[in-house]
Amino acid sequence: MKTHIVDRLQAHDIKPSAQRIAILEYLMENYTHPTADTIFNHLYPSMPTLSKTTVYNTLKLLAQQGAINEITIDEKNVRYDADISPHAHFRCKYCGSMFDLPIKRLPSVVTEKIDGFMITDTQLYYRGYCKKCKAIVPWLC
Amino acid sequence: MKTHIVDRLQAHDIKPSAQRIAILEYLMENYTHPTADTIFNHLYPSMPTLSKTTVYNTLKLLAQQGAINEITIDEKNVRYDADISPHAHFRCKYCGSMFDLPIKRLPSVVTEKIDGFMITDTQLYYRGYCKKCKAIVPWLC
DNA sequence: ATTAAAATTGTATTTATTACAAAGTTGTTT
DNA sequence: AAACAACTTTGTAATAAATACAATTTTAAT
Repeated sequence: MKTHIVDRLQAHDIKPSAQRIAILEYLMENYTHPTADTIFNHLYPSMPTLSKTTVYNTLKLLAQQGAINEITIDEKNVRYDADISPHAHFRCKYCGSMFDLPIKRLPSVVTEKIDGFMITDTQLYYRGYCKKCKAIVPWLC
Repeated sequence: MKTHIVDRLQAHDIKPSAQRIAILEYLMENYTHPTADTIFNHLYPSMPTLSKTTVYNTLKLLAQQGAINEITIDEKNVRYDADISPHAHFRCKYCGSMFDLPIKRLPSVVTEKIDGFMITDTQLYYRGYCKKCKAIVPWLC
């Protein structure tokens, strides 16, 4: 039943290992944009030999190979997203909650400036205040 | 001659002080997306009482008030940009160089999802390999 | 079974950023 | 001009994310 996870790893030239499968599986089942620390804390109980370094290494590898996305909308720590289809992110500056936002199409670059460049990753971030926080703290507006 | 800097501070409800003026002035004269540390190191020689905490505090205040933008394309540290007009950023994953990219128009959100939200900041990031690095390290492609 | 290569682990370190209390500055009121 | 409150800056200490690295374990190949 974990074949789709193994498949995804192999499709991105990553050899499957118990740790890599567990980490990617967590990301594919929890689209919550977790941090490395959060992932470690969730996996540790069922995988007590897991090391935080492995989590960091694996996430970096997965992102490098394009199997997952690095989200840097939160200036405190990097977050990870197994949804690599084009979409934007919103983050509330008051409560910190994050949402995926559908986008009609990926914004196109004015190509002259980056002719000959290779774009591997496009990220669209919206920051502001969510409905709830806007209501709670009206002085923000 | 520094009236435009003072004006910009006041336009964003920030009381001008020697430190605030120096920091915003540096950002308005150096569109290099510097880090807090870089700004501190450049200003320190001519302002030896300056403290790094002040640089951090001031940059946070300036960003909060919308006088400058926080750029989080570099997962290592936050960078700052006094150009608050709509534009995108590119960062080379090999050499770390950053470029501004003009955009035709700010990408529009699918509004249903964020109805009642307040968007204060939109950031569009492109990551990849610049022309130079693509040539030097062809195995990247 | 032996060995080489690759992956994981744990600890120690680095480094960006924040917390906080003390000191300094500014502007205002008498 | 002295007193005072409000605001700003400073320096040090603390926090916390991420990395370096050497040792150990696992995997794959001969």
